[in-house]
Amino acid sequence: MTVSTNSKRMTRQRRLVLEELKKLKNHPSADYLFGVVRQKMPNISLGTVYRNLDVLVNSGQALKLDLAGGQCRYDGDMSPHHHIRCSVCSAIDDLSESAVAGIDKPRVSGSDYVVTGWRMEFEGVCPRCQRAKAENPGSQEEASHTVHAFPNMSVTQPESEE
Amino acid sequence: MTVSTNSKRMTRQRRLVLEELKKLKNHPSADYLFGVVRQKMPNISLGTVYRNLDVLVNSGQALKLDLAGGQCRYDGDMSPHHHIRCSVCSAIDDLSESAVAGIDKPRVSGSDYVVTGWRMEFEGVCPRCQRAKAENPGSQEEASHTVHAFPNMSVTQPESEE
DNA sequence: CTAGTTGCAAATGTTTTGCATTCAC
DNA sequence: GTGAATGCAAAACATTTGCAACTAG
Repeated sequence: MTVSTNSKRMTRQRRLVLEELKKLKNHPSADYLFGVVRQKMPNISLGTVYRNLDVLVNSGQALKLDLAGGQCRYDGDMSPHHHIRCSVCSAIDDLSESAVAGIDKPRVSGSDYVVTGWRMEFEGVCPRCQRAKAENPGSQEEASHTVHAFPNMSVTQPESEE
Repeated sequence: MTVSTNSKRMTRQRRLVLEELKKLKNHPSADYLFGVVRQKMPNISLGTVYRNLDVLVNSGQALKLDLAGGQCRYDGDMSPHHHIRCSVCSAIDDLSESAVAGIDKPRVSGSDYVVTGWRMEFEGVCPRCQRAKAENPGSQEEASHTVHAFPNMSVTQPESEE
């Protein structure tokens, strides 16, 4: 389970994984990133990518986004921001903190847990999939049922803000 | 993929899965629930439990909690509340809405996504694991690095009970 | 009857791990 | 030189699915 000492060697593989992750802005999965780094280092293995991502995350240089949808995604951008996931194509995009109203630093009281953190994620339909749906209304929706729905937010509101 | 017609039969298996889930208060995984229902119906299969949980979720009778930690958990309690997950033992407990300050209905503006929902989860250490750690400080922490940490929230507010 | 459902097992997809070899320090 | 890191492939998991047999309505 994860490395914990701090005697880390900077191998070529590790440097490459780190560099490419920082470059990518699409919150890649380990597998996607594997595909990218493989172009520059064809012999690197998927296990190595996973191991190095783990090192990155545990040393505070990247974020592991354990969002809905099975696969974990990674983010090289450590500045505070939220994420929104397209329920159709699983794209993940950033949501600046100022774009979200109604969320302060949550504070928990009256629990016998020692609260150490929280995680939040938004779900929606990205512009590409909105367009695709408009042109091809037959394709079935995903409506994951694992989120709090916005009750009266009709799924037909291109961008006007409420 | 999931079922989509509405001609559902109430089989013995389905009824049992539903009943037992409603009874359990510990947000069981499919596998755990499988173990429970198997005591009353030894021949039921895990696939059937998954399929019926899916039916339950899609018909609005249960919640699928796709939280951190790989395994999905299910909740038969549909009343609005938050969840907190123990980072040590993965227990999931309820957090009443009134226990959480700082969270309104979040509202998103300035995104080109059509926002349909959000998901939120707290992380902490449950009372049992707090006690275990106090007695055995050697055991390693999990500190999942996949959440927003509470910066200056000291790990000290036992409130003990249970 | 008959279409939805089940049990079983095999398949899937993601992530982890064991191990001999290699390499960074 | 030595322990950390790699490549590879197998293992470990959670979940899904194909299919023949079964059953609720």
